[in-house]
Amino acid sequence: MTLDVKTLCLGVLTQGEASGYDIKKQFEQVFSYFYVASFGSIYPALTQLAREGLVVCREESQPNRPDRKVYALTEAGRERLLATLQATPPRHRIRSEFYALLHFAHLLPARRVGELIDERLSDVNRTIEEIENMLARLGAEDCGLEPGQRFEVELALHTLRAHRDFIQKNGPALAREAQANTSSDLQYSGT
Amino acid sequence: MTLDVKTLCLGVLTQGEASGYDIKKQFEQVFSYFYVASFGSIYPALTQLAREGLVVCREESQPNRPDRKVYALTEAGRERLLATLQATPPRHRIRSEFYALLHFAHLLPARRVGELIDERLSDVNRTIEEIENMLARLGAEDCGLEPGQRFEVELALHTLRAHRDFIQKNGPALAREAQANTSSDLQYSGT
DNA sequence: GACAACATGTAATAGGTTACATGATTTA
DNA sequence: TAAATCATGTAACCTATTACATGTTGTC
Repeated sequence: MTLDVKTLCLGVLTQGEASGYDIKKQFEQVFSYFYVASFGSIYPALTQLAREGLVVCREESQPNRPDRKVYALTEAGRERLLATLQATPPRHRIRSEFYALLHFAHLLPARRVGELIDERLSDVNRTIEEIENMLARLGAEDCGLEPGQRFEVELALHTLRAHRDFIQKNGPALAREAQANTSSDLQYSGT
Repeated sequence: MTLDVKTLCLGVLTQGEASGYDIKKQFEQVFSYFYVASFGSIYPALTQLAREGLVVCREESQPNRPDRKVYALTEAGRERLLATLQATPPRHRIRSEFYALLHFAHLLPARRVGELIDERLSDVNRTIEEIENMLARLGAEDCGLEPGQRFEVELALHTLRAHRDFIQKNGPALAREAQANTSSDLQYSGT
């Protein structure tokens, strides 16, 4: 079984009512480094959850703003969430173009390899910063994290930093090596 | 742009001819920790690549074995592969039920949290071992890795070990904390 | 006698993404 | 006046998974 957008929506709603728009923001701010979801999947998910009686919807009109549909978890929804969380195996998959490109780096011009390293490095740094900012924000607002959430975030930070440190230490050597290869054989006709 | 099965198949074929069955094994042995693909995607991919003239197919009958279709990269296929590798941004996404479950650990019974930690730990250890075995196998056969591949594998190992070490060090405390929570409130009626 | 490895393929289904459509208000 | 934020939704598409169908040989 895989955790789908519907289940994650139920999860977000345990923290209180929210609109589809709100939930999207939660996904971006809280789940983004291990789960992505777009409006195109969130809105249909909420519609379906409402049809199944797992959430209820209340329409709210606001001055100078579009109407919003605010969803709240029902008891059935809470039960379904718990049952799903119980039954879901803790998988952890990576889909990485970065690793794949490294695997075929010898087919690429040296400059490209250097760029890949740099781009990955700035991506990782951005992710790390985002998580640190989230922690700072939560600290300031004093809305404490649950122990599991603290563990989750610290594990992610620890892992990401190790990933970054390795690239920072060994990336430049790889780029140089690629440079040496490229200039000495014919696979790339640059210059 | 995303690296799809078709492109990865072209990549595998740069190392020489292979059947769909061979390619599946390569995926399992080499890509498994950052990319998964099943027969249901590999066979159609090869058919399509052949239609596009990016690979050629030769049917080979074997004694006491089913026939195999052996595919080889064409010049057009090699060019297409290089162009795709040039144009593909080095993304790196994680889809993790494990992180998601941690995020909602406070809704789960303590035992379950402990199991999640243990299961993740043995998964990571298995992955690490597989990579180490692959390295040992390659070392024995003396078919050296390209520099990019060595970097890729070492980065993966380094990252996975950091991930594992954090869980090993802090996981037990989380399980204990969950235990304390569960026994003092009503969210779980076990025992 | 059952299961794993060898070998290929299809069809139904799942689970998303992207782009589009709509439209007000605030900010630069 | 251009762009961002707020706000919802649909339709076309993509990509891959799962399960099924088929059959032999070798191993436990």
